[in-house]
Parts: sequence; structure tokens; C-alpha cells
Amino acid sequence: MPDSVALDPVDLHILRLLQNDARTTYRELAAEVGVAPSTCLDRVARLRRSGVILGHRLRLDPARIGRGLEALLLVQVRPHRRELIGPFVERIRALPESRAFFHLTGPDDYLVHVAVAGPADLQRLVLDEFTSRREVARVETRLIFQQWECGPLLPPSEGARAPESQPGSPAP
Amino acid sequence: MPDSVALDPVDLHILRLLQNDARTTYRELAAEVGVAPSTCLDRVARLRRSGVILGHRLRLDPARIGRGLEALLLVQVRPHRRELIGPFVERIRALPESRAFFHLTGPDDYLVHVAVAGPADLQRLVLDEFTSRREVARVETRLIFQQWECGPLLPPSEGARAPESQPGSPAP
DNA sequence: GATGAAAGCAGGGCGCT
DNA sequence: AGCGCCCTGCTTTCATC
Repeated sequence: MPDSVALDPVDLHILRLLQNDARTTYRELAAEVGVAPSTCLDRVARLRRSGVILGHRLRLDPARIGRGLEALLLVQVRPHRRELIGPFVERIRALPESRAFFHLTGPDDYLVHVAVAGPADLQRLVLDEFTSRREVARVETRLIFQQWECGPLLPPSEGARAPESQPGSPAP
Repeated sequence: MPDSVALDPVDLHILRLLQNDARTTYRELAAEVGVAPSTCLDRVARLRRSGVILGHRLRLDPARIGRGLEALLLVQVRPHRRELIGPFVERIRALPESRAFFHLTGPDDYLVHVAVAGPADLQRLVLDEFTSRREVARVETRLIFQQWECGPLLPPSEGARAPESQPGSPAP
């Protein structure tokens, strides 16, 4: 199901523009790309249907809404079994402080990106929501000095299909 | 400059709705919140000007555009000095594979979230862009099994100002 | 600062090429 | 599939309170 979708240069151009500003109008897109507005509408609808475009997200500045301190929490869950990680995942996802949440390979099972008001809130979060849980074996807190969102996520090379991996290492 | 902004209940309600769906029309917002559409427009424009709203971002599915493998790279930069980290940061930010990038406290100086086509590309990325750099002392690669975007980022409690930290621990 | 009415303009359907 | 017309309804302005 998460299969790669073929994107032609028009799709790529549209996606690139929309990633700069997701509210660009179809008329503007059309003017930039060199097709008719209705064609843009068509393309975007198709990209949406095929699952390439997941949605539009409002980006807020955490610091401006009283969440000036961000951190990454590396969490070990032991034993690392489905019965335990299900509730853990649901709880962490639901925390208002959670921004993103990863299940990983390596010594730490999860990485949680949190945004809080200050050190006291971070301490409360770690103690009340993590170390107090029986299945949480270890939490390592790393403060974020600075962060960057990187350039538009676009296909490997101009409209190319996924360059596939070497023999013996099939992609997921 | 990254100062907290006072948000009244109307602002909060609008932000909450826009985070569920960034394309909610001003008419709908107005109906929900209980003010006139033009007032919503006003509020949103003000939130944008004051820096609370950073922008609208299109969310794409990496797997559908030939980036089915994601990983977090923990990177040590030694010596950890401005002259070296400037160019490093710029280079990593510019990589098309980079999705997000953090400067951290703790044993690893940076964390880079990357999306690639498959293991071969990840290997190439690590070898050519990280371990080949003189200032990169160590890279630890952690694959991402699964990830979640967490709930709407909103102020700590209903319109409250940032509950401040304990004495001796001023927030940034 | 909030409002309602009025004008301008974008979104989306449809038939044609 | 791409295009252009057209209508609907949203966005945005402005005078007014």
C-alpha cells in the first residue's frame, strides 16, 4: 500500500511550489508551471487521492505560545512487547507536550520530541509520564538548543523512480 | 524576540480549529467560535504578524515519493567549535535527504532526521556526507520503524501564560 | 476592536478538444 | 488527459458602530 507513485515534472513542480506555501492558489500554480488552472486542480486532486499529499498543517512557533523549551526523550521500554507498548504509545501520543514520536531500532526504543514551558514542566513530564510507568526502563533527556526544518521533501532525482537498494537488502 | 504572545480564548479556539484542519474557511471558523468571519480574518492575520503562526505546510508521504526508509542519525562533531559547526550545519541542512535537524545537549551534538529510498542510499549518505567530513567524530544510525505526529500544539492551559519554572531555573 | 454588506476572486463541475 | 467556461461561494475590504 505505501507504494511509490510515478510523478511527472508537472507534479514535481506543483509539489515544490506547494511546499513553499501550501496556500498558493491554483491560478498562481498554473501560471508558474505553465498549464491551465483546472489542470492544476486535477493534478492536486490526484496527488491527494494517491496518498502523496497527506494534508495541510498549520505551523506554530512553540516559543510564542509559552512552550519555549524543547527536548528529545530517548526511552527504553522493557519488556519490549506488544501488550506493553500499545498503551505506552497511546499515552505518549495523547500528551499535549508531545510534538513527534518515533519507534526506533537501537538501544533506545522510542524517541519523543516534546515542547514545554520550562525546566520545571520538563521535570514533571519526565517523572509523571515516563519514569513512573512500569514498562519504562530508562529515559534520557536531551535539550534542544536549536532546530531547523529542512528543504522541501522531494523525490530522489527529477521524476525518477526510487533508485533501488543493492541485492540482499530489499527496501521495506 | 521569541517572546510569548498573549492569546485570548478566541485566538485559542481559532488555533485549535486550524490545527485540526489548516484549510478551514473563515466562515466555518466564525460559526464555531461565535464571531464574524471578518473578525476571524483579523485574528488570523494578527497571529501571523505576531509570529505565532509560522505558515502552512503541505504534508507529503515520504514512502509514496520513493523515500520509504527513514532514520535518525546521532552525530558527534569534534572539536565542537563555531568555525566547524557552521559549515557542517549548512551542508546538512542543504541535503535533500534531510527532513529535520537538531542541535542538542548530551553526548551527541546533532540529531538528523533523514528520508531515503533504501539501505543503499542510507549507506551512501552516511559515508559520503557524514563520516567523510573531518569534523564528524561519530555517527550512530537508528532506523525508524514507525512515527506519529502528535496532537495540536497548544498553550499549556486555557489561555494561561507560561507557568514559570522554579527559582534558579529561568526558562530560555 | 467587532460587524454586516458588497465586490472581487478562487474553487470545482462540465463539456469540448 | 488537458483545457476553458461558468457558477457558486468564500475571502477580503470598507464604512459604521
